[in-house]
Amino acid sequence: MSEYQPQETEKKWQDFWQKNGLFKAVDFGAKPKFYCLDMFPYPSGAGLHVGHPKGYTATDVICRYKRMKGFNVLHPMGWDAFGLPAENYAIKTKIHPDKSTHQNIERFREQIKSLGFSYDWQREVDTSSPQYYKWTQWFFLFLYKNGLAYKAKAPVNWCPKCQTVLANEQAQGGKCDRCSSEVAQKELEQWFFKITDFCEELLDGLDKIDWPEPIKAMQKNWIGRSEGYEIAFALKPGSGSQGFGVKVFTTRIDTIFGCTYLVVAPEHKIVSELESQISNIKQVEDYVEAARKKTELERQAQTKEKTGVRLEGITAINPANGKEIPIFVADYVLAGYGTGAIMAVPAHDLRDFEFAKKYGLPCPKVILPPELDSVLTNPMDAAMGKKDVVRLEAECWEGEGFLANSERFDGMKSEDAREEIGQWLGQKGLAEKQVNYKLRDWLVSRQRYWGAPIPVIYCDKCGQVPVPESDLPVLLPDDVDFMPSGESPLAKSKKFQDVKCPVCGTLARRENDTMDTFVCSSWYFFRYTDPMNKKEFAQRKLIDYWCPVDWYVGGAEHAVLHLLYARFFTKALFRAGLIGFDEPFMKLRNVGLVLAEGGEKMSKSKGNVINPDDVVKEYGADTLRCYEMFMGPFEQAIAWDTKGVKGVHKFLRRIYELKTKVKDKKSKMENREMEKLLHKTVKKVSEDIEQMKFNTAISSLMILLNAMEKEEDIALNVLEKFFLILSPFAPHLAEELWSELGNKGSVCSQDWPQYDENLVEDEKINFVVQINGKARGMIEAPRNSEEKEISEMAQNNVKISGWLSGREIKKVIFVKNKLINFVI
RNA sequence: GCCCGGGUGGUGGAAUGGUUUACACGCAGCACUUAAAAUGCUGUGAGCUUUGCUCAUGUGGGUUCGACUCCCACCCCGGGCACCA
Repeated sequence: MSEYQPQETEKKWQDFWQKNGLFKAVDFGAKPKFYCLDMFPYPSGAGLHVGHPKGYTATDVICRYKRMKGFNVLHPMGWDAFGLPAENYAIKTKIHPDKSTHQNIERFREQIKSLGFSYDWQREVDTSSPQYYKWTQWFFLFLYKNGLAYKAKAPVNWCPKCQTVLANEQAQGGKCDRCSSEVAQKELEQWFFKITDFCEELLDGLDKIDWPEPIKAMQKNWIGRSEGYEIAFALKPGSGSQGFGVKVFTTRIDTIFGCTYLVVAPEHKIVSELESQISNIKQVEDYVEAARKKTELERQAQTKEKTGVRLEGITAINPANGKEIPIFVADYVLAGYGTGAIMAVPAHDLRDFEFAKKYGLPCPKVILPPELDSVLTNPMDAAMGKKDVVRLEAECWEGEGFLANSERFDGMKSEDAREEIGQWLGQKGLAEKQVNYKLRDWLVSRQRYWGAPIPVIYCDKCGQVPVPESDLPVLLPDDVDFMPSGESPLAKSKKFQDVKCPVCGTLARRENDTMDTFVCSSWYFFRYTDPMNKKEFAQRKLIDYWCPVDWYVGGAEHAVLHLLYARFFTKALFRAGLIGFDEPFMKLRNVGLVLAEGGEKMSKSKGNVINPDDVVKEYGADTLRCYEMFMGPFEQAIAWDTKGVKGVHKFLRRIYELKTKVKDKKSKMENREMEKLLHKTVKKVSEDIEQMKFNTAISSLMILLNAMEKEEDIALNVLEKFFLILSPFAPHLAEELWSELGNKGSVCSQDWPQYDENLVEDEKINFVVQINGKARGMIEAPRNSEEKEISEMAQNNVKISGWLSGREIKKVIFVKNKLINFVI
């Protein structure tokens, strides 16, 4: 008897699949299409992490299953190859990023191939290749021509360590996404993509896609829609300030009678425009200057005490009650949101309340909490410290309620008052309904080398000129000094800079910045449908055939990055009429992290990294695949357990040894119990794959194996079907055993076994007998037995009758094919 | 502070209103062996007065004939957001 030695046979089957083109996606194939996508990896120098194969195995199981179910499957893989680490590595070692990246790709490809995934390798893409980034540049021009790419001077996030600007999404919490350095604010002229043109579509589209709710919530939150009013506060007439007003945005116009001052952001234009009216202008300018110097993090630190300076010499008029109110400049108000100015209602906004308390500003209450009555009449509630009471005591109530001190609106519900006051001020031309979003335009310029150059030329005569499509790609030069200087390394390449203006032909210069790597990954899923196309990023007909992606699997860390940007690109193409759908990924599932043995994150510095190569070498690819599917629920983070790997390996070895149990190659299924178990397992595995419940799919395979091992002789067709349903998880072993049974061809090309629903259901049921809801025994009876029969059998049972003796049965609950419960 | 997840044996987990702990790991005993490893078999939630009973799914209440599952309150762990007016 030969032993299970996967290392010797796995390569053979991988070559076999490759040679026979078994995983080739057929363009315009007649079978229903199924596009299943992994988030393509960044080919880092560290090589493949065991987390990668977890997601890749899951999609591979799904794809292999779908092929056997008769689908034309597109399952591609590629490389998200541009990015900072390669460039930083070049700075350190002087090895060109192109070289190190391609070495890394080679290694990744080899590692991934060793795991036997059913990718169509003819569709591999590499975002750093000119054939690919030509089309990344085409997308830039496409957006530019549609008014969705523009250059503008704006305050931007600057990472001092990476020496580049960053998108808001990449500077969350004021820290660089890449290196965690605190980002600074800089006023720079940069390229932006107008993602804010799609706020509504990006929000509404979430309702029609099958994505994890937390991811949807994060996108919703990031887009940050809020409905309110823009209100004009006039300044009190004085010399020079006529006609000047301050516009504020508020979601709580119902509280306007409680507005006792205005606050503007330090960047607000009022400071410069009314310079001559502000008597303490020096003090104000100092404050503004100090605020400008603070980092995002410092300004956003909520815990810090609020600061501000009053604009002496000017006041505003509250349009609701005509009262004169002061104006402050304070950095707790953000310039980039709404109008950069707010109406402060200290009694009903905690932030305003803190500020008012510090500067001794009046704090009149204009909303009474709905619980006020019960609080007043029920002192017990107050004593028990109900939340609302606490808020009342704190003199700041942010919730809804009934209006007070609001003239004719007194007693009105907050909700109604918003409508009424809005209309009232609206009629006077002082307020207007307004929807605001938190989402900002996507800053795509990077002052770095290893990315796709932005295809724009600056000409002294013609100004900003997009590179003509026929001149694409704008190639990255190779004569570049990588040492970061805050200016793009491309600026230092003479070869790159020498360019004539495409319009007038005079000497001009190129844009030096490259694009954010997230631009490359915003459209790669289109490229897979037509990866060799030299005329278009992909042929419309092929996109129509394959897209959108049916099932997408990857990490949750891209919630508001890649996943938002890719949706934006898709919507921009849709709006321009270039594609017929506006959501790229119909179904998304997140893969849970693979943690180190102790439950910590794997990291080089902790020395707890598991290398997939070592696992493959010791146990084989099938063991790694099955282990990662078996370790627990797919979307959950679970620690690596070497003992568990051994257990799974043992499972595969026992399967391998099953073949000795086929005594007669012609034997047909005779064992009724075995046949039933097989059908149950086929059903369970099929359903579990569809729901990504891989761990229980494998456990049901284990149950079937355990049962088969107890048999002396196993019928050939039982074994064959077992190998077929095993094949998505352990494809090499399944192929090996399939061929050893004398079959020609590949398991991959077989039909997925059907199951018979009649065989799945047991003929005999163990009915649970309960007394007062407690299980007291069990009786076996035929399926679909009636209550009367079961009740009699139960009462005749010695054990049960003991419990029932001398008691009156008050009620009987009978659940068909499940249980009977006597209430006594 | 707000919004999501989650809390079940020694461990990963299974069960989504009906026998809690499937499957696997670990552990214990036995077999094989000079021995060990490997392998196989058996056992394995806790407690007790052990043919059996009681208790146990973070805590406390509730709904129900019956609750890990549904409802209310709280505690703990993980993740996300965070001066967005």
